[in-house]
Amino acid sequence: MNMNLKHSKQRDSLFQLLKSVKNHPTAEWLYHELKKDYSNLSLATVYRNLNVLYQCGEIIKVEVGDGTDRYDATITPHCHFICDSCKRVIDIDVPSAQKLNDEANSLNDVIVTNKNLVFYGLCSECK
Amino acid sequence: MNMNLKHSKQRDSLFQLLKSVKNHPTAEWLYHELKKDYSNLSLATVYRNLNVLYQCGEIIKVEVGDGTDRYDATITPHCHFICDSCKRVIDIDVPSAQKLNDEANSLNDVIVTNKNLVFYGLCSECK
DNA sequence: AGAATAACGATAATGATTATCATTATTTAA
DNA sequence: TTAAATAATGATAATCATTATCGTTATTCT
Repeated sequence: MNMNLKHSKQRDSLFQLLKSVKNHPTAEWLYHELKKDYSNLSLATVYRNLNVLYQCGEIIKVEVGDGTDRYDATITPHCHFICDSCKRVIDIDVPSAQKLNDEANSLNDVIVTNKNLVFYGLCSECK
Repeated sequence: MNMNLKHSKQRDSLFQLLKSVKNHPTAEWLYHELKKDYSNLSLATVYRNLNVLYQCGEIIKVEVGDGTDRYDATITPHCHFICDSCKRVIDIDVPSAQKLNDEANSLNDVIVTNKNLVFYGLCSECK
């Protein structure tokens, strides 16, 4: 893939914003936030730049199961928890999840390079 | 939810078909297979019945990350592996994944009832 | 058998995301 | 420093998987 990028305020601000929040937002949410500073921002620009950042490995996508993608600037391996009630997405701590790739590799005839681990249930406020 | 179901050949055949295959198919794939027996089958019927079976807990949905949902009649807890190259979805064996819910529960202020664990990499044929 | 209603097929609608395209901003190099 | 090259933008149309609608058909219940 050709990574011949130019700078853009929109992309920088998008990345900054995503790094500053902890709530795994949708493209739409990011769009409305950024719209405050860039009144003529286009939703297409948000999607475009999210994909650019994703392909650069700067951010990850989180599938929630409701049809929308969530985005996350925390790229160190971690798991997510989705509340069945309020649909909030939070990071949770599950240390032994680190070892799963090795185990999956040694017990199956595949090469595992990555994983996605999502838990479901009730968050502290909904339980 | 009101589970006042009536029998239908289409739904029975769909469920039979899904139980008979190991390749986590899309709605579209199931539709084309069933079309061989029900020449005037509608795609809407496939989606409708997949949702009915899903809500009855007879099947599960698997998110692959390519925008399409996959369906699986194996409802006992198990993990999936998605090949980055050929996109095939296969079941893999990762025993210690069983313990993750308990660990997630004890280390975080949430109630975990479910999880979804997907690995990515190269399958035996693509590696 | 007849009423009640779930399921059907056909197809329009939805909604998130992507593609297109003319214009603008950033970078490069003379 | 300016002009050419081209990446990024905003606006909007297109895509594509899935869901909703609606008139008709099949199943179930009495």
